[in-house]
Amino acid sequence: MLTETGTGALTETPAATAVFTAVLTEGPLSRVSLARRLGLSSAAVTKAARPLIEMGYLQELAATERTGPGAGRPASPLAVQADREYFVGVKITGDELIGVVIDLCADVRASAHRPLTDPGVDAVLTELGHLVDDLLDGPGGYRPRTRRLGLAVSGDVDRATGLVRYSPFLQWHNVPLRERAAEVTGLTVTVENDVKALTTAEHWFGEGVGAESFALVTVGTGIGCGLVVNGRLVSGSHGVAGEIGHIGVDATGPECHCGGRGCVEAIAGTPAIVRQARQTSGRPDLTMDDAVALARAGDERIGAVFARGGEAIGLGIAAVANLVGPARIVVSGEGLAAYDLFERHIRTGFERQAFGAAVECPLSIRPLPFEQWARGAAAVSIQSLVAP
Amino acid sequence: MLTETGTGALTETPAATAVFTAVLTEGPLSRVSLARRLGLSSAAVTKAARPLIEMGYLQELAATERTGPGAGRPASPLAVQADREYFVGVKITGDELIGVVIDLCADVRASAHRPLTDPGVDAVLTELGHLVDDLLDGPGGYRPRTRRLGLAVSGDVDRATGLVRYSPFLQWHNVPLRERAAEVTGLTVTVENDVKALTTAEHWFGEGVGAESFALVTVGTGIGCGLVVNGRLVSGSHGVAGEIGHIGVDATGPECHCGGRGCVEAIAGTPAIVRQARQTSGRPDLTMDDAVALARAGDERIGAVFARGGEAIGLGIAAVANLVGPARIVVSGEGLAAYDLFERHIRTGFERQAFGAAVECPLSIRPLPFEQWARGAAAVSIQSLVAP
DNA sequence: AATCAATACTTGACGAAGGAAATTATTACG
DNA sequence: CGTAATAATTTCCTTCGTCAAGTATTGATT
Repeated sequence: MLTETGTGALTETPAATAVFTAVLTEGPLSRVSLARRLGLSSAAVTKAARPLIEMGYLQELAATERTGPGAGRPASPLAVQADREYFVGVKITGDELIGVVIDLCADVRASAHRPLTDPGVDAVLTELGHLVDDLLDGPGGYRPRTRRLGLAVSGDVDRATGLVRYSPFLQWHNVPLRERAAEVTGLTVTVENDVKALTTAEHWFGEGVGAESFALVTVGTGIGCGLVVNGRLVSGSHGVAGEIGHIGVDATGPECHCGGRGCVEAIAGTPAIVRQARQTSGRPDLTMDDAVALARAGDERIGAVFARGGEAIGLGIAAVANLVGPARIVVSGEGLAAYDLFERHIRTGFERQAFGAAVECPLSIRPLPFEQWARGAAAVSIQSLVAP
Repeated sequence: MLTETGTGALTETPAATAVFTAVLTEGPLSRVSLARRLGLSSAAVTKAARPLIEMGYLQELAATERTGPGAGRPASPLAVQADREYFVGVKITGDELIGVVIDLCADVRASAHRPLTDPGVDAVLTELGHLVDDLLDGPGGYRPRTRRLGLAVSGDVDRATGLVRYSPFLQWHNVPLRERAAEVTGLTVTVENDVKALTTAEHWFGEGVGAESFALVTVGTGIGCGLVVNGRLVSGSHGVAGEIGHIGVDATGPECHCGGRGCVEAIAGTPAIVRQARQTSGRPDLTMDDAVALARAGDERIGAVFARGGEAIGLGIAAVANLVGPARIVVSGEGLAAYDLFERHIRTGFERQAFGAAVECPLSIRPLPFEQWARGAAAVSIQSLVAP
C-alpha cells in the first residue's frame, strides 16, 4: 500500500519539492549538482532526499566513473523509482475516451480506449469507470500502486476546483468532474484543460524540459496554444489564454465564427481547410482525408490550400515568439496527421514574421497521437502529487 | 545619511520584502490585512514591519475608526514614508536626456532635461552627470537622501549586469552603462529597457497595481509592449519579447523593415503614418504634425490613415489579449499625442478580434509624456532597493 | 605502498524565520 | 462596567537550511 503523509502531498518542504521535481524532470542528478542547480547547500539536498529514498520514490544509482585530473569520490546520482507509483490519465473527447497508465517517469505502460455513444455526464462517467478498471486490473497489475487519475477535457476548466465550466464539444456546463470521477473510480482526481495538460507534460517530461518559457501549439479542428512563461503555465485573467487560433493574420481573410476576420483558425483549422478544398475542387462532399490524399497526389490547388493554412499557422506562431519569446515551440495536434503538407509552410510563415533573434527559436513540428493527450492528463496528476 | 544593511538591500527576509512591497504598491494596509493578503501570520508581519519602521521607511498612520457591530480595536495602517529616500530616473533618447526625482511613493518631485548634441557614450555620460547634479542640488535638497539612479534606454539591455548590448537610436554596442554611470554620478545605478521600465512603473505604481498579469503598449516611431505574466516581467528567451509591432496583421499589407509583411508598426508607426499621409495628400514634405492637424481639421483621407493604423494596433492588442490574457492593458506612448485620432479605432480593432471573454479586458488609452518614462526608470531603481 | 589532492556526501550544532497561542489594546454595544 | 470583537504584540517553539567539520572514494604522485 501507499502511505506517506496522509494529506496526499509527497513532499513537506520547498527544498524536497524542488529536489524531487528536478530529478523527475532532469533525469538522474547527483546531490551536489542538485544543490548547485537549486541554490541549496549539499547538506540540504541530502536531508531532503533521504525521506524520498526511504519512501521508495527515489533511488541511488551506481556510482559513475569520474574523469579528469585528480578525480574525487564518484557521484551517486539520484533517479526516480519509476515503478513506485502509477498514474492514470484519460482524455475525454466528444466520441471517445482514451486512457493510459504511466509510471513515475511518465512512460506509458498501458493504454486503452472506449467509444462514447452518449456525451452526457452520467454516461461518460460510467464508461470512465470501466476504462479505469480495464487499465488497472488488466495485465501489469497496476491497481495496488495507483492512487491518482488525471482527466483532460477541452474547454474552460478550473483545475483548482476540478470544475468543468464549459466544454463545447461535450456540451457540459458547470460539471463538478473531480468529485464525480472520484466517486466512480475511488482515485484522487485532477481535471485540466486538454491543451494545458499536454503543455505541462511536454514541459516536465518532453521537449520543454528545462525551458523557462515554452509554447505548445495544437493544430486540428481548433488551433490552440499552451504557454509556459517564467516557468509557470499561463492561465489568462479572463479565462482566455493561448488562443493563437483567433489571432487575426489576414485583414482581408475569411470571417471567423468568433466574429473576427482572418483568424488563423478560419484559414487553417480542419473545417476551414475542408471548406476551401471543396470550393477549389468543386466537390461539395470532399472530406479532410480526401483533401490530404489529393494534395499528396500532387493536386496543386489543394496543395495551395494547405500552403496558405500552414503559413497562417506560422504567422500565429511568430506572434507568440515575438510577444513572449519562448525558448522553444512544439507544434502538434491531430490536424498534423497531414503535417507533411503543413510543415514547410509553417516554417515559411514563421521565418518571415519572426522578429530579429526570435527566428532562432527552435520549432518542433510533429504529430502527437491522442494517446499523448491522455499521457498529458496523467502527467498533470504526477504534478499534483509533487506540487499540490 | 542612509545606512541600513551595507549591501544596499533594504529587507533581509522574504517576509519583509513582501510586506514592504505590498505597502508600497497597495497603499496603507494594517498588519492583519497584510498577513491575510500575504499568507503570513500577523506575528510575522509585526516582526517584519518593525525594522522598516525603525529605519524610517514605513510609518504607522493614525488609527482608523471602525464600523459594524461589536467593532474591535481599530487598525493602525502601515504606510510608506515618502520622504525617507529619493530616486533619480533618466530616460535617454537620441537627442535628449529627461530626468526626474521621485520619492518612495513614486511621486515626481523634480524634473529637468538636457538636449544631446552628441549621442556618443562619453558625451551622454557627461551630460548625465550635469543633469543629476541639477536635479539633486537644486531646490528640494534631495542629494543627502538619494542613493540610486535608474536609467531607461531603448534597445537590448541586460538589467542584471547593466550592459547595453545594442541600442539602435544611440548606436551603442555593449556599453557597460551601469559602471560608467556609477563612476560619473556616485550613485547605485540600475539600467533597464525603456518599455520594460515603464511597464514596471505601471505595474507597481500605476494602473497595473494588483494585477497578476498586465500589458503596456507604447505607440510611437516603434510600437512595443511590456508584459507582466504571473506577476513577473516577461523577458524572452532569445532577447525578444513584447514585439507587438512586428505581429503580422495584414497579409496584404506593406512590407516592414524587419522583413515581415503587414506588421503593426509598418501600418501604424509614426513613419508609416507619415508615409501614407504623404501619399494620399500628394505632399512629399508633410510631417506628422501636419498629418495630425489635417486629420483633426476633417481631412477624411488622412483620417482614414489614422483609422487604419488604430485598427492595426487594436488587432495587435487583441493578439496579446488572446494569447496571454492580461488583467488589463494600458496603451500609451509619444505617438499617442494624436491619441484622439487613434483611440476609437484601436478599440474597434481590439473588439473585433478579441476572443470571447478577452473583450472584457479593460483598455486604458492615454498619452504619457516622456517625463513618465523617466519616472519608470526611477521606479525600477526603487524596485532594485526592495527586491534586488 | 603511502600520501596527497580533489570531489562527493554526511553529520551535528547553530541561527533565523515564521507559526501557535496566550496576552494586551482598543473599540462598540448592551 | 462587563462582553464580544478585532488588532497588535509577546513569548515560546518548531523547523528549515546553512556552516563547518568530518567521512568516503577516487586518481595522481612520490
